[in-house]
Amino acid sequence: MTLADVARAAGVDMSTASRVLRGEATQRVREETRVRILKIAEEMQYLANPLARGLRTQRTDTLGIVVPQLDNPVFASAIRGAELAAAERGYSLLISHREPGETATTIAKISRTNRVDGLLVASLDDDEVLRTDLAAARVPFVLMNRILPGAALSVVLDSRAAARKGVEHLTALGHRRIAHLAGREGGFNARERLQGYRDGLAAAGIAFDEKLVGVAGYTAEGGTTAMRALLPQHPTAVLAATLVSAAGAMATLHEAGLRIPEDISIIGLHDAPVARMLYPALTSVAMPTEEMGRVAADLLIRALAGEEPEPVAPLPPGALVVRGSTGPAPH
Amino acid sequence: MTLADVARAAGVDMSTASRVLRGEATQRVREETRVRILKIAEEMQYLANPLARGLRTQRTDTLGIVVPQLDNPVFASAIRGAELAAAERGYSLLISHREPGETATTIAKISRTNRVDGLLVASLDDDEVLRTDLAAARVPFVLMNRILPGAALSVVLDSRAAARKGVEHLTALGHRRIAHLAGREGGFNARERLQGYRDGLAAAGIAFDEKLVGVAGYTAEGGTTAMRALLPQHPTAVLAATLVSAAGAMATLHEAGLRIPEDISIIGLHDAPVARMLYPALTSVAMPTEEMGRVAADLLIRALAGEEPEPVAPLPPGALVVRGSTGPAPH
DNA sequence: TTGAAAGCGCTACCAT
DNA sequence: ATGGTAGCGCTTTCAA
Repeated sequence: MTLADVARAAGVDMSTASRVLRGEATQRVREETRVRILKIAEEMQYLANPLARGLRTQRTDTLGIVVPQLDNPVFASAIRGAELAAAERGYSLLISHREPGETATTIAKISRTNRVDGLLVASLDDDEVLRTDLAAARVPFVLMNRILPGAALSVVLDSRAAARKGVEHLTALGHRRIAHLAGREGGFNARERLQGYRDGLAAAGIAFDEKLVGVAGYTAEGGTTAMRALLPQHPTAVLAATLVSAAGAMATLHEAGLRIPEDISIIGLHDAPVARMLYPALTSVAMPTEEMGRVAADLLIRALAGEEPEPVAPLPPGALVVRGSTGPAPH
Repeated sequence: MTLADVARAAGVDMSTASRVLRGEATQRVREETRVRILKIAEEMQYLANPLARGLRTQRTDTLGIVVPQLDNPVFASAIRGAELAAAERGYSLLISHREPGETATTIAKISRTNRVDGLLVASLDDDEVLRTDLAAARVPFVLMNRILPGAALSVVLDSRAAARKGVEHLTALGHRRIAHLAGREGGFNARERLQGYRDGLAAAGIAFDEKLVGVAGYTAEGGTTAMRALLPQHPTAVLAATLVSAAGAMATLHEAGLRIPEDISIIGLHDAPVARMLYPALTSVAMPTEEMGRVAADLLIRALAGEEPEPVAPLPPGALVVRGSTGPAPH
């Protein structure tokens, strides 16, 4: 099933068939011929060979997306969004899932072999590492969920606003001693969330107390440990930077015999099915992660089309999803 | 950077350069020439254009993997395994994440456009639907985590043995009234697990009581609802078909004021990070999902190389990971 | 409005 | 041991 077959069956030249089937803008083709070719191609179930087409056009109509982990709901849903946006514009998505550290190799390989027209990249690596990795890219790229100073297009979530929103929920419930389980020190998102936490406190006229901030990173274990260290400060509420660290912290609270939310409330950033699986179900601030993937893909495709960059503003947080883990402050 | 450039720089013909760079078996090339070409290619950072190569060879050295969901830890780790195995054999992996229902279209598109040499497919659809979908495939394929009667190569986990292993843990702890939260009715894995549950009971001389079996499907909500319906039977232990339904069931137990594991024990099949995030941490039977991906990719690659099928036996369950959710039977 | 033909970069067959 | 060359299936420029 090649273009030549279709052309022959339709009694026209390959070039004519090609023009029609590509839906070329300037359709210098008689309507009758056009219809006939289309009909025959349909009947023969013709599908163009993307290799041949790509070889000729030097494009693949494929976007690459490289993520550090697949089972992370944030990336899973970003991929989903990117896939949808890409499909709408006629692009496919090549997903590349790589361990941190292999990113450079992956980017180099995927971009230097004409497999993709552009790259969507999410990375947990440090700025410098990421910068080096990206230097290997031979195609345009868009960063997801992080900013790399002085470089590239990127699409980020407004973590600061999200953290503030979480704190506001707690202060509205009367909480004053609110702890914060922060993310990785030095990380872009961690910094943003910490700032949002402070914003939220300030808005309620509560002084910032660094003894109420612990570094939990992005693991359950980190949350458990950091929460344990925070317990002596007797917070009545906790804002965790992620769902996972919130879950880890809840284990500590349970162990300590504290009742949630009667004795202590806890809220996480990012909403996902797992929030409902915890006990009690976790109140959380939803984040538009799928939208992030969608916007990133869109941005990249526009860049590929030669349009100008035009940076995108941080995506505002989604809804506050109130579940069982937050309640009025004690007393 | 094309092969012609390398050949020119090395002062040889393209065909010679091609032979050397492909590491052709019959290296009818003088050692000196070989080394020179290799060195120059290295210096020039030559990488073959996979489109051109694929167009010529009618192969892409790419495997497609189609999964119904990305954020499911089972599929995420199967993908990981497949990716590793594929990479070892020089294949890339094209991940295609599709909603149920779109599977047929995806398979058709991906396989009929010479994008992939073969397909790894995981599906939650019914047998008939899946059969229809696969009929659209124009390339060899291997099924993951399910069997389609009368068709194809597949790699499955030994769910039956896993369920039995779980029950044995419970009976060893003295439990006699063990409930089972089953998967989707009519599903292959659900059937296997139910059978394993019965095997385990039989091994301990406990009579099967269908009133102790509830259908929870594969969602937390299903687990919650099914567990609620089972409570009047006063089980002292529960075997859940999945991690997710176990989590859902735990919410019901907490609500009912039952203490885990003092009043009731619960165990899930499949181990994943989320098991540690629950409270108490969930005892579970690990399943070799990454291995499944690895074996499936291997099988497919061997099939592509023209080797004979040779079906693979179900992969035995991994370790029993004892955490806080199981304990001795009451009294 | 349609056709002819070159050529994308590579492999593999056939010569030498 | 090495070179020449056809051709994979398509797009695109140029000619008719």
